[in-house]
Amino acid sequence: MPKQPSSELIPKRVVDRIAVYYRYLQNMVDQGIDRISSKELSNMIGITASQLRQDLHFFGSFGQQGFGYRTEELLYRIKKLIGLDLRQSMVLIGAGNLGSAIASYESFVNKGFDLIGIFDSNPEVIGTAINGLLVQDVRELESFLQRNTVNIGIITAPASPAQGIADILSAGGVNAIWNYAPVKLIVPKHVTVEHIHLTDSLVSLVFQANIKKRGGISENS
Amino acid sequence: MPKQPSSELIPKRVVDRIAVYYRYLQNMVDQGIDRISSKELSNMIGITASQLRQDLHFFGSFGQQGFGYRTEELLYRIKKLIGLDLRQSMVLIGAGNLGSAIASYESFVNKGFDLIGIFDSNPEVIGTAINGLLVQDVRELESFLQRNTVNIGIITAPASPAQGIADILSAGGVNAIWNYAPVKLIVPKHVTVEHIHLTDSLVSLVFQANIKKRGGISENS
DNA sequence: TAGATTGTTAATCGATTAACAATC
DNA sequence: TAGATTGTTAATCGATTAACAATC
Repeated sequence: MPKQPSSELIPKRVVDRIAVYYRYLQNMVDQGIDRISSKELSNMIGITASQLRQDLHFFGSFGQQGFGYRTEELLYRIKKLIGLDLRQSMVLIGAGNLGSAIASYESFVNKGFDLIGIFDSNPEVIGTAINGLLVQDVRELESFLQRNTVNIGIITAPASPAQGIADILSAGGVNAIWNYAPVKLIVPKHVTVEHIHLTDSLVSLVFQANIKKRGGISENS
Repeated sequence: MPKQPSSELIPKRVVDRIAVYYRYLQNMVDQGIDRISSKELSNMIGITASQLRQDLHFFGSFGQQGFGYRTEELLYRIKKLIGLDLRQSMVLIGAGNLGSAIASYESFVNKGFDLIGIFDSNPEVIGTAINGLLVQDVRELESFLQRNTVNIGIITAPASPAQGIADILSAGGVNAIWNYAPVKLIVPKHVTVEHIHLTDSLVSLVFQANIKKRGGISENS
């Protein structure tokens, strides 16, 4: 009995794990593995088979009892579910070191992402090329968004201009923002923001390592 | 009654949130705010006051009934708890675009992190300077670790050499690895790894945006 | 003191795991 | 068919929230 169309709320955790399954499946298909069980795949990832099946169950049924999953089929269906059957066009704002690194990330292309515009406010940077794309004046962003359909906005600008950039992106029809600026962005309800706090992750790493070293917590209040 | 020294297990979530509290408190102290209640701080972060107090409760008591928290004191105590009262020395392996961007990240210094070595395998990159540090041959890493105390290893190399680098780091006494390579690293138990999967986060963003657009899940199995 | 807000326990909620019937 | 593994429900576990006594 196939699962009926639904509009339940999907936990963020589940969404994040689906992205992981997607990556593993892509690797498998690339390696020519054409079949996998929930047990094998979950072992590889480091979760339980129950959790993997439960996660997939949110979206329908993808396998075959007594057999497992056909990697290529599962990959294709997850890809479509995520929305990566359609290419995603992106703009990046903030062509500093991190912005340049992301703009130069070659494998975006084979993963379905197209960077179509880079913007900055620094006159010394505007007009230079990054990975073959000319850096435009950020004041052009608004009109660029009127002329082009953009799915994703990447903010690698500093904290202070980030909210203003998010406003322009939101108004310009971009409903997904990948934010590297250390500010909490306020955006319309229909816009999704994914924050990347690299420093938080480094701080957390230090804390984890110290907890381990101390053998738990040794509170010395 | 002060909490006794303990060695319970701290959930990763709690550890991650402590890093967030730390960032907010730093901002507050910088802004000259010297007092805050759990209600105010949690509102700002977007969590409940209960959760904030519960999280802190894992590590002791930090406030004053009827008053709240003194930001400077709380910041200092969390800093010490995390282990950032001591400076963290780091090496970075993989001086490509992303590695260079991270190596050039100025504010590591005021946050207590010192990058003391950069390594790469590419002869064209070895010998060049990034942010004032010479890029060394990755074959020097092992001996470098014998001569220097290193707290954190940052892997921004490609997937294939990542495990080998992790092995050298682990053997060289580094017990915290910040890994940007899209591989699951196998390390000794005393070593902590924090994986950064930037592409997963981008894929998750696309999925979230599409779920929102579709108004939930519309399964078309 | 009275008011406020913490520290901390208890209740609730949600997520993970276990189990097993369905079925390939 | 028999064996295997999914899909799916039920049980467990853990994390979040609520509540309130302690106390500044």
